[in-house]
Amino acid sequence: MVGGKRPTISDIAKAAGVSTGAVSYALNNRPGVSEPTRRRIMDIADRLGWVPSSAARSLSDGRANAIGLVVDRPARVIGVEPYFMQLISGIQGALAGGPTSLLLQVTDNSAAELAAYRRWWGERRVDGVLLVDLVQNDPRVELVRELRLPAVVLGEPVVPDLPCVWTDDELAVAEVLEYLVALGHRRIVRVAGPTKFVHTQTRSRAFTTAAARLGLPDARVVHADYSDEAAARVTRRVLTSGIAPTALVFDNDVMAVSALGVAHELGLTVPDQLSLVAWDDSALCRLVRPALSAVRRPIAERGAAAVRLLLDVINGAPAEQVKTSDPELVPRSSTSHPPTP
Amino acid sequence: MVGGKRPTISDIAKAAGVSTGAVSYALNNRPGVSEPTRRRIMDIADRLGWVPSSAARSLSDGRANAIGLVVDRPARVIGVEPYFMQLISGIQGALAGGPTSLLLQVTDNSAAELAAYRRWWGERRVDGVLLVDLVQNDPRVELVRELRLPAVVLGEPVVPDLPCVWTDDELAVAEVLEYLVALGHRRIVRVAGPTKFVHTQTRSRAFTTAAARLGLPDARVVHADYSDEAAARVTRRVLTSGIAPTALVFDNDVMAVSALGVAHELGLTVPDQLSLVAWDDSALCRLVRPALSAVRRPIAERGAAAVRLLLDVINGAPAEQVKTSDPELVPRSSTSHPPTP
DNA sequence: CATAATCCGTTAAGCGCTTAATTACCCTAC
DNA sequence: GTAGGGTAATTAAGCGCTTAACGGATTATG
Repeated sequence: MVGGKRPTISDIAKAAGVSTGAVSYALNNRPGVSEPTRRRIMDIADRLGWVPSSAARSLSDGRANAIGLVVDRPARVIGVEPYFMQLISGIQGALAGGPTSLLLQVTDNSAAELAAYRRWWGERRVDGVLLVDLVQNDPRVELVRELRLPAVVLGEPVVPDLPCVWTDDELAVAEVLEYLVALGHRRIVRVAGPTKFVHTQTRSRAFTTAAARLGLPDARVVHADYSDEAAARVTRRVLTSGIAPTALVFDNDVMAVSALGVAHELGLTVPDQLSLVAWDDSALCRLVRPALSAVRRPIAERGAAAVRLLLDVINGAPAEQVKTSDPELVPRSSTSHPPTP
Repeated sequence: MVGGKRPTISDIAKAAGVSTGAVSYALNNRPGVSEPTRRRIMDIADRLGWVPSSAARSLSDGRANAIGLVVDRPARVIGVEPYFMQLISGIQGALAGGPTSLLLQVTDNSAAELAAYRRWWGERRVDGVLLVDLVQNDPRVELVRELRLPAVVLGEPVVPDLPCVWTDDELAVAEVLEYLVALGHRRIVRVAGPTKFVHTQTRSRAFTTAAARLGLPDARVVHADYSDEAAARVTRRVLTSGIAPTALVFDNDVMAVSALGVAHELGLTVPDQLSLVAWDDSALCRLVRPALSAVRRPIAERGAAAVRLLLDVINGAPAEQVKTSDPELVPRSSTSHPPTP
């Protein structure tokens, strides 16, 4: 176990006085060696501190024992948003103990993302990939299909034959709206992420539908890009032009926090004069004053479920579409009755 | 390029009517093939969409073309703190374009971290690793030395022969204290991270030294664990027992934000009655009201520099100790004169 | 003109592991 | 006594690539 020299199966074979084939069978728990021999080999193996060379194994069985994740968001956004770190935590949880590792890439343009998948595939570096932030007609879908690269989408089932892990956001959207309406709000605006994302569209559709059902003609959707700057700009505009809404629902936590600042700047007290709801609960929401009411989604659970599904798919399982537990609204101090005019 | 079948050098060799050896030489830009042949081979190679199999290459040249990073912080902390995502951004920046990938592992205990390094080494999965959050007598130092695993420390040079990338925190600590003293503060408390971390000790030492130099007998250090909960608890205690300080300096952004909440809860206005300084500037600091004065450190730059250094070390370069650009104090609205009693 | 040096290319071994095919041996059955 | 059937091992091929060693052809050297 001392520096530099890593034992190989032939070292073990030599020490045990058997062939390397026997060692391989023994170490992989397959028939072909007697129980005593197997024990002896395994003892020697871990006395020597043997660990299989992933390269050799990959080369021979075609498995990389790694999965890939590419996150394509500009650096300035990715830093603040706790979402990805939570996701990664969940992923790691499901990976822990197993032989599979996570390859991570952060890019800031979608071409680089495609290139990354293509390269990983070509290099046989990954057995499969996770796809986040699907957009309309996402080129990645075609790519993984063309490459026959096992992939799991983190998001709602848009492509019939692609496995995915999704959360029922529509439900949560409706719940939030009903909650706000119950508090007395009638003018509600949703500050969404970029239109291109499938999940943005899903939520916006659900928002519009629920608003119609609840009879809210003034409900509408405006767009920002998840960053605090854009959110501030949009919020400022929404609150100062025309008939201001009494409640805002955001597509992430950062934008909601940013809006809190804007409200303060405009002299509006939250929640007395303006109610705010964040999407994706995080410590961020708890930290600010007033603490933000938020929709908590099982992010880590999603990551873990996606990994499990991906590993299954890699092993030939059919393309399931897994639903996580439902999001829940966590009311805090940023929501209340609208001001009585 | 269509599904499933990846071309190998022998496909190229066949198409070009040469041996695989020639193809290898051509593709690797080494002497041994004529210029026309090289061109022909390369043309065929990228017409076929050839990408080298990392497993095969690793097996034959012993290079994994990957570096590893293990982050050992509890999930609840890692989510909020933008630090790691920024670090990862920097790392990816330096890796982009090259053949090297990043293997990431998130654990919540140091034994698992050691095991991860050991496994990666055994599997020959990484050519080197990045070490963050060094502690006193860190077992990882001994481990990488024992394994002869190339490693770069992200932090100040504690071990003479270990390459590292560090930022002059002592300078920043002094600058912050001088700034606060210039504003008129005399009673200043530093809310630090866990004592075990080397960087905590460095900053605390610098704090004590600078405080002595500036003649501040009441300056002291208390500890929390980077989480908002612990920070809230500690801050509450500091502000309510004995002679309360007029300024607090925190070891990360999350704790400072948390303290903002506590101040609010205690009816203390920031910055009029209490000044706060965060360590590690982030969008978080800009987002809250009042916006937090913070020490901005070049985190992404650190990550990038560490990667470059690590790649050099892997290629046999000597163990340099690289210093990044200096941190800078970004004054915002959370610092002001102390209240006049 | 023989000999050496140079260039371009092939051959083959080897990296560490898996696995189908094969051999060797012991038991039981007829 | 031999055929049949396990079981426990070995052998060897192969995964895709690199690279030292080698060989033939062309060109320079004395």
